Amino acid sequence: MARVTQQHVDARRDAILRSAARLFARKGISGATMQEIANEADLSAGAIYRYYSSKEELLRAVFEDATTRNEQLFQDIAEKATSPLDALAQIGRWVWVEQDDRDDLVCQIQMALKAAQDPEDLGVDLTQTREAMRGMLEALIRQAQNAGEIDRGIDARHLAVILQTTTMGVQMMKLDHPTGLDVESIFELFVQMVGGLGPQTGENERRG
Amino acid sequence: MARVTQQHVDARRDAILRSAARLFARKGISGATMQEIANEADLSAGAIYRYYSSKEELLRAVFEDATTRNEQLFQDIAEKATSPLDALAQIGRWVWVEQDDRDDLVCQIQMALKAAQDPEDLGVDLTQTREAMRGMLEALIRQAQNAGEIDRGIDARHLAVILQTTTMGVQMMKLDHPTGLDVESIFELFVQMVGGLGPQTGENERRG
Amino acid sequence: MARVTQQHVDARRDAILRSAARLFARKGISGATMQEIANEADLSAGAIYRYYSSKEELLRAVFEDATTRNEQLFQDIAEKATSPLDALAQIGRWVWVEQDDRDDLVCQIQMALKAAQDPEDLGVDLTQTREAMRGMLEALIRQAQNAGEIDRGIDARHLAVILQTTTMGVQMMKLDHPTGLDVESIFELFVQMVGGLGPQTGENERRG
Amino acid sequence: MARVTQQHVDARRDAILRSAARLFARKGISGATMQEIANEADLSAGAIYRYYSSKEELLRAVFEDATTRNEQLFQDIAEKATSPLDALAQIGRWVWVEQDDRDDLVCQIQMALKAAQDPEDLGVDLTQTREAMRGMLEALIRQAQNAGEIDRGIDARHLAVILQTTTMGVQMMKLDHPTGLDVESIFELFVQMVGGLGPQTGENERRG
DNA sequence: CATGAATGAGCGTTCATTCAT
DNA sequence: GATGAATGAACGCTCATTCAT
Repeated sequence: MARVTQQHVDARRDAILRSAARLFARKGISGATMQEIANEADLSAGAIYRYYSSKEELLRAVFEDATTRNEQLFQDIAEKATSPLDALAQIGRWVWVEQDDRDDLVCQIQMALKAAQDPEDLGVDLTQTREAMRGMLEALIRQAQNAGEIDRGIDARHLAVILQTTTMGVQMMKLDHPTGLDVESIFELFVQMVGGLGPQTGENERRG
Repeated sequence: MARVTQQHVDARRDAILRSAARLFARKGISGATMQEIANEADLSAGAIYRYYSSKEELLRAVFEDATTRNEQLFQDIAEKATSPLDALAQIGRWVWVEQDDRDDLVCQIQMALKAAQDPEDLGVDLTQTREAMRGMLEALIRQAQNAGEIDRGIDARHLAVILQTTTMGVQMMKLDHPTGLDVESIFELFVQMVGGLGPQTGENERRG
Repeated sequence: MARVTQQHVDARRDAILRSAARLFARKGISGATMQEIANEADLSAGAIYRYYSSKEELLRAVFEDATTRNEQLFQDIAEKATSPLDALAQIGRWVWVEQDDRDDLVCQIQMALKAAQDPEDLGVDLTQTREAMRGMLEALIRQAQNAGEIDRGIDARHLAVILQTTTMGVQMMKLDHPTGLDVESIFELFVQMVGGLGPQTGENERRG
Repeated sequence: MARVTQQHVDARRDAILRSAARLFARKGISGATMQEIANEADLSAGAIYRYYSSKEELLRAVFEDATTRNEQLFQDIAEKATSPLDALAQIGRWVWVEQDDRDDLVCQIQMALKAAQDPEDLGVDLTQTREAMRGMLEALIRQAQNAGEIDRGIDARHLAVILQTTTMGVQMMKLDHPTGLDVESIFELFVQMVGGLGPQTGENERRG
């Protein structure tokens, strides 16, 4: 019975978390009321407090969840990719082209903003979170360099920052252009830009 | 305190505007109270309403001011540049390297977020504002193409979107790395990426 | 305090309504604060909003309640009366002599004033409400005429207006004379005035 | 120079008074702001305080002015009338038919309400004011009785109360029927009602 | 004297949080 | 364990009143 209960508890927690994420995204963090969050999770307002001790903690949980899911997603992509460069390309494609969950988009940006505003109030460390993702990108880049897919002369860390920066920029861009731009073509151009850093066709490249 | 000069009135308006921008950036839009804004501008809370009829209008003013100053800045840079490509480079440099007014940064992101949430409530049209900046970048790119500084095969509009996306991404990145990264070097790498799109007049270009 | 019976909820609503009516009457509509209304109803100010969404709506409810109770009262009197003229006499007696709920009195006048100032803001249609009462009086007068109790030469509608006008006048008069005048005798004189309009079947009527 | 100044002061006081009366009528006593009153009197908000020490005092002045003008009006009518009954008839005609200054109407009712609510806060005594008017009506009635125009058997005081009550009722009625009713005919009917109390045509009347 | 910018108290209203049921 | 009525602290905003100019 204990297990069933735990399942229920987990399901509840998850329902609340999702409801909160959705409402934070749509109405803003302080614009979303506990009442609304509860309603959308089919609970009473007071019941939330059995699962999260405060709105702040709920916010933290949403943040952590968003971060975790994002990292997980990228790792999954990386694992299934046929090569480091393919992994990077697929991540890029997902960010530029496939990702279209607007609530998720907005939520990520809000979390980043909030984390930047209350660096310590919120228990989460934005710097560390980002560093983790940057590290992952950097590792992929290095592997691609070792595999001869990217010019070894490039500073892997710097390129990782650029890719991460672009990732965040795309999120912001999509804020008001869910469908207005030819993202596919733009992404291809971006690939071309990164590709321009690839190993130069010709033996002379290898010298660099 | 009657018969105050227009200059004093303008100074007050400006002080309130700046105080508001600062607090919106630091505490968030709904986190910043009129009382705090007033305190920081050395006024009573009620006095603000002589200059701005509501918090909403104050917010609009802050946003408009940020937008205007940003556009002005880019135009100034473009005018002083020695060539279209130089203009793009200087804008890039400002975005990546020089811009370090954190409040301004946060404010811009918040503006985008708010505008995305209440598309019409806020008087500011995010889409239009961004389109304006995109148009400016696109024009510069075309000029650079005509001047033979960028490959004519590149779609100017697509590249403009990428540059703008990067701009926004850099803003987000700087949210938690005011000084933590070697932005200078990263920027140079980015320039190199864009430069890779330069005029392809033969293989020797690549090497140069 | 959940799982409260509907009766409790209704009782609360009613307590708030009464408290509001009392305070609107005593301090005026804008003079009465939600805090005071809440105090008198043994609630916190914020709790009122669970029952009435705004002060305005509370006001509307008070007005509607007053109107309804008034109409009901007159209909009850009319139904129990032994004749149309008796009904009119009893209504008159109630208005002139029996009615002494000062808060109710003030409330009615305030309602009229408010409705006159914000013709459409308030949901109550004063004109219509009054027309209803006028119509009822007019009907009674016609019945009395048909029964030979009032001269058929009299315009029923005009007399109805006079009676209604008197009703409102009595309300105003009582504003500062709860007990100062010999209302009973005055009322009898008024009855005599109306009686003077009785059926003129010959000079002997006058003497009777 | 002193006289000119005094004239100015009086003119200002009067302008403020009228502006206040108008705005109290249109927006209610607490709905009218000192700023608006000042604007309508072509003054600055602060300047009012040179003439009236507070909003409350201004209100008192408006009340007194309304009362005085009303009494004056009735006295003027009485003086010009050809007989006591004519005076009563003319007053009645003015009240029922001629008076159509809505702001004045509303203002009178508001003052009565306010005076009834804050019997002592407001320096004015509603009871006394009304007693004065009642006394005037009573005197006219007695004179009419002495002149044989009204039956001597009628209690003059009681009739005075009825007439005054009607006066107030007409004010209230006109609140939402500025032009909707055939007031002329209604008034004639009312005259007929009062006339029914007149000396009975026939020698037998005199006996009563 | 008049001005009108400034104050400060207080209003209606909202909402995270608590707790009797 | 869940409910939802209640609280209380704040918020945005208004306005009578003051007073430096």
